[in-house]
Amino acid sequence: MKPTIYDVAEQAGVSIATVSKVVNRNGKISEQTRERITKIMADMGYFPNLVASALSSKKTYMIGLLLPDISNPYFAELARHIEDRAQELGYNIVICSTDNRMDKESEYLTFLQQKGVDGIMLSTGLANPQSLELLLERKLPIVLISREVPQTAVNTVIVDDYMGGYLATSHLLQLGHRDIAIIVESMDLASSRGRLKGYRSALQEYEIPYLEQWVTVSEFTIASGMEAAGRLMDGPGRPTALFACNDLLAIGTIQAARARGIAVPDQLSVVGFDNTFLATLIDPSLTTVGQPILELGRQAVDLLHKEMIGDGQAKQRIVLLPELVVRSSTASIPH
Amino acid sequence: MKPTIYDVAEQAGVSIATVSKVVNRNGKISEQTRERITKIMADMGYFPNLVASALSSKKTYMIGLLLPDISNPYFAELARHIEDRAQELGYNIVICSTDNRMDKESEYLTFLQQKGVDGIMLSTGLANPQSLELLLERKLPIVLISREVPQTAVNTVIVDDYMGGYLATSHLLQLGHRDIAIIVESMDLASSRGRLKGYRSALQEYEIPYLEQWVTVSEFTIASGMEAAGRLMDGPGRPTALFACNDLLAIGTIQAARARGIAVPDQLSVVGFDNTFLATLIDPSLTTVGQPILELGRQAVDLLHKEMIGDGQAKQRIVLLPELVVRSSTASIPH
DNA sequence: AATATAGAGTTAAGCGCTTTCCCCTATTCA
DNA sequence: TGAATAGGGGAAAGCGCTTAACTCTATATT
Repeated sequence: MKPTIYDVAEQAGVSIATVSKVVNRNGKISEQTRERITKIMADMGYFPNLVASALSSKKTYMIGLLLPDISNPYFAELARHIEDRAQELGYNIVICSTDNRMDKESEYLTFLQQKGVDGIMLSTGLANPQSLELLLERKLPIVLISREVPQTAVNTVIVDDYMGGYLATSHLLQLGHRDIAIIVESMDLASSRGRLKGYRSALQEYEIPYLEQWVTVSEFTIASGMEAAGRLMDGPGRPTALFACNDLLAIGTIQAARARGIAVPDQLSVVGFDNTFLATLIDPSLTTVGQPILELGRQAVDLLHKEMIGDGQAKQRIVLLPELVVRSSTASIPH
Repeated sequence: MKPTIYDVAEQAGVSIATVSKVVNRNGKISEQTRERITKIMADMGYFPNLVASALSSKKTYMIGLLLPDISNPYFAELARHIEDRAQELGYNIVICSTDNRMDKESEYLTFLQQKGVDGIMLSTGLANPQSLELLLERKLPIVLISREVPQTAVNTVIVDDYMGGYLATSHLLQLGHRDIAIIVESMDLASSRGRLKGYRSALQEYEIPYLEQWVTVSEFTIASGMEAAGRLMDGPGRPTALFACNDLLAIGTIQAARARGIAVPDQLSVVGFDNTFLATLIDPSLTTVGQPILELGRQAVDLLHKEMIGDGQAKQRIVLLPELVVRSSTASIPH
């Protein structure tokens, strides 16, 4: 049977309190006994039972990570960085793919709370403000990452979507494009609205009118990006450039263009968003707005950590700045 | 404060044992009290504390998932299917990216055991037989998925690598290729050895000699695939076809070819392995050996589940069969 | 009529830790 | 010399649940 703290205590001829203090390096223990007990623990192959420890200390050292879909490369990368940083701080990650569905989201949230996770990291688009409020009431540490929920006082780490949209569109404008379409993920997402706003701002700066007909809403997949881009291309007055609000959609766009014999970037410039590894994989390689995914993950974990250990200053919103990464999917408009 | 089982019991005027039985739907409780208590629980917003429950029942309803890297699309997809099935059965997944490093692997394994996970799913290449033995000794349910560890009596769900290698190579041979190179992931992996064996078998069947010079070992990334493929192409006597042991390597190969002005598939046919979504994304779309990833995930979870609930028959090894998916990266050799 | 049995609950002993007091001894200080 | 104090360790009360064993009725069995 696995040895418990009692076995160790007995073996060492001390109380379990003493052993506990050795394990947790707190309380006053002489150097000798500490070493003696440490050795005994090693000999017996003793490891503290973290479930029991969690029950009395209220700390499970687990973080719940809710995101739309772990098999989406953007979120997979993000998850990886979150996992790495969490591991450094001694936490494990429980993944929860919600598919942006409210029912899954609440189901997972209930579960996670029951399991006593120390904190929750939420990257799930349509985060239900109601369930969010509930969590906040329960004082459960939360950090929103990559997707924010406006009008809610909760720690948040995001990238400046407005600026991203602006950068992408300005780049196209500078290349001489005037007929620029945009595909957004979903108007329910604050991030989409921000990117769209950046798009409009850039247009305005160049005194180009904003046309509803060039704004398309799509799902999160390559296939639906293809379909949405197809609609734009087959419509009247084809755009010469297209800004897709994530790399998946941009890739769908390139594929749609290819299917129609429209050359990228010669006949159509395409800009993506996220700068996942897919961007360098597609041909032509994708010009895209780069998110500092690593930073995003690390900072979010650090913020959550602070809240979890009760180093809770005021809530904050950290906004990281995106960067345009120019590759081969954009070109100046032929005169 | 969050209500506990005591609060509910008091409110209902019964003992906590009764409440516990209502929660767990076991024991003998009259329909009336059951309903009454259920209502009280709902009114109070009571949810059982699963940490406490875990301490006494020894069940955490958590599964540890060890894999090389969650940001690798193959493993991300696999993880997603595992997560989905686990969720259906009431389990959560703790992800652990090991980078195929033994130190990370053991660190995570220790952690997971301390946290009392009910089972472990291992998809981590070089699984250290020693730590594996240790887990088996402790009677911790384990399932190996996608990567097997030979000579160890442990439940395993894999795909038939030998057959996959054979299918890929035969396809190329049928297209008339005779100079066929292969890039494997790492000779430490049983899967690599299996695929290589299939490659040899197919060659033998066509009475083509097996040449060491056409076997290259690479890492798991696109970049290293590019580099490995480059070595092959720049060497003397360029192959007319190449079998890459995963899609990432195949994509690296296509990029390496592109960089050298070698046309795929006209001057070089390329076959991948895994059939991740990347295969349809690259241009030309990739002919690849398709793994039934969904089935792999589901079966592995089901097998683990059986072991966890003690429905433990003999250990088994489930081998799923791969399927060749022909796309545009292969063509018959020009006469 | 006496006994067995099934039904509905209760009691209480854990599960393996953490943590707050508390105690004892040895040293230090005035 | 007596009191204060610091150091090292222990006792015991939880943490919130599960579960074996038990009690008490009410009904069925022979």
